[in-house]
Formats: sequence, C-alpha cells, structure tokens
Amino acid sequence: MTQTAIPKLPCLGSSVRRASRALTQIYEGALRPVGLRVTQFTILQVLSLAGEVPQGRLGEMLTMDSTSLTRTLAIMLRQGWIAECRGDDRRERRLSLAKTGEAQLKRALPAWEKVQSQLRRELGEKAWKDLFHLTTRLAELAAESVQ
Amino acid sequence: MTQTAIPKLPCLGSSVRRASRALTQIYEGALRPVGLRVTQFTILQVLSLAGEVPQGRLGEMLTMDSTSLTRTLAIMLRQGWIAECRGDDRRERRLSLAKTGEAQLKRALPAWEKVQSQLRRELGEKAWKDLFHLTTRLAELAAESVQ
DNA sequence: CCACAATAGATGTATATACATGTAATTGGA
DNA sequence: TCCAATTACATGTATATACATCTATTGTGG
Repeated sequence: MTQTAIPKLPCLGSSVRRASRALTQIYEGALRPVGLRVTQFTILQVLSLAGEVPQGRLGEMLTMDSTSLTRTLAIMLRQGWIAECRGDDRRERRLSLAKTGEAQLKRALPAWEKVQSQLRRELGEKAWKDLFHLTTRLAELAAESVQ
Repeated sequence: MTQTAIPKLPCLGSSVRRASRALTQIYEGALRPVGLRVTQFTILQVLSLAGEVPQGRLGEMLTMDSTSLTRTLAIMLRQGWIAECRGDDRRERRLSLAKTGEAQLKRALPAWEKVQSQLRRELGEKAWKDLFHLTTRLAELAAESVQ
C-alpha cells in the first residue's frame, strides 16, 4: 500500500475542477434513481426560484454559456419538464418550470437533501459556509474578467 | 439595469460546479494561445511532478474516471506530448511526459502563472489557501464515499 | 424608412466526462 | 494446474460544455 503520494498541484483551477468532478459524482449518484442529471436538477431549481427567465439570463445565473444551455434545455423540453415562450423581443426564449418539472423536482428533493446534509455534517458548518462564499466569489471574479 | 437578482441556490454541488465553469473559462482563455486545454495542461503538470504513472493511478490523482482519461490521453499521444509503455502487469499502461510535452508545458507556464497570480491577488492570501484546502477535502470526501 | 451594427439563440464541431459493457491479463483458490 | 473472480483499459453511448459561425430580430444613425 506504499503508493506514490498524490502530488499537490499548485493550480487552483485543477483543484476546483477536481472537487467539482468529485462532488458531481456524489450528486449524480444520488439523483440517478430519480432520473435527473445534476445540471438538469439545478436548472429545475433555478426556474422554481426565479420563475420565467430568458435563456441568456439563465446562462448568466449559472455562469454557463447560453448556447450550451440549448442542448440541455432541448432534453428537458422533450421530457416536458420546462416550458418555453417567446418574449416581446421575439429573439428571446423565455423558460419556465412546467408542472411535470415541478413534480420531478419534488421527487428529487429528498435525495438531494440527503446529500446536502451529509456533506454539511462531514464538512462542518464553517467549511460548508466558506465553500458557498468562496465559490460565489470565484464565479463573480470570472464574470468580471470576461466583463 | 434593474435585473432580477441571481437567486442564491442552496446547493453546494451547483455552487462548486459554477465556480468550476467560471475558473475553467479563465484558464482556457489563458492557455488557448498556447494550444492547450486545461485538462491537458493539468495532465502534463502531474506527469512532470510524478514521473511514470499508470493510467488508473493518474485517474485517482485527478479524481477522474480512468476510462475518461483514455480519450484525453489519445489526443495527447497523437500530439506526442506523452509516452506510454506497458508495465510488468501488461494490462497497465504507464504514462510519462515526452520531450515535446515538457516543451509544451514550459511554453504554457507563463500564461498559467499569470492567471494564478492574478487570482491570488484578487482573492487574497487567505481565500486562496482556503480554496486549496477545502477543495482537497471535497475530493477526499468523495473518494471515501465511493470507497 | 433604410442600411448596418448589435443581440439572442441555433447549429457545427471538439473536448470533457461518466457509466455500462467488452476484452485481455492477473490472481486466488480448489 | 486450472478455472472463476477480479482488475486495467478500450469502446459505445450520452450528457456537459465552450467557441465559431449562422440566422432572425432589434436597435440606430442618416
């Protein structure tokens, strides 16, 4: 068992990306029985909190390229989880939670809450809060640096 | 400019994933002129620190599915950045940095260092260190929870 | 009103990434 | 020694994600 230690990479990007992969697996594992991917779950949650939102704005909220959303949204529309309508500006596509999506979100909440509380317990209150704070700062930093 | 505020999602997973997307864009932007993706850069850096490493072990180091590595490694082999050889256990594929990869890594370092120091400055020393610490904990937690 | 720049998404393309499953090599008993 | 279980990758498939580019609209100066 004397294995080469994992070298500590001095790269913040790779550290955060690694943590992201790790967390993603945890959440995916929990959501799999419900038939939801993390990304999809997040979008359902955002829409449930924000109501009707144009695609570009949704991308801003998630710090995600709006054209990347096109693909994920297509899947979710196909499932009937979300609804779309044109805005006054007819280029815009306004998304909102459909009834089915609300139900799907509700079905997923117990599994999600279980993961959340377990992580919170294992990390401790301080680390838990710090993580929210720091990741939010990172997302804001990036938003500025791209303007 | 009175836009709906971005709803604060209580999901740690989505927060970390969002930060990861944000950071990824910053690093990708910096590495693009060099012709390296973040993932590739990270692998070059790991190999330069760890020497010859079997694929599965590399996956562990990066908390990345070893079969996901197959695709990225294929690209890097094609570029001649890394070398492979069979281990005593002939199922194993041992990877190491090739001369070309070392050169490529060297070419990328200035851009990477610039991003790193700018982030470090903007975040401050404490947040910078906390982020390394917390993301490492997350990766470890996940490793345990999957065993 | 009109030509042109700017904007919101859609689409093409490439990488990132995971899981299920397949294959070859290795290992652990019987 | 031989076979069953395990292990290390490879491959098929699906989603995630970004950027370049294209199209339809909208906004603007003349």
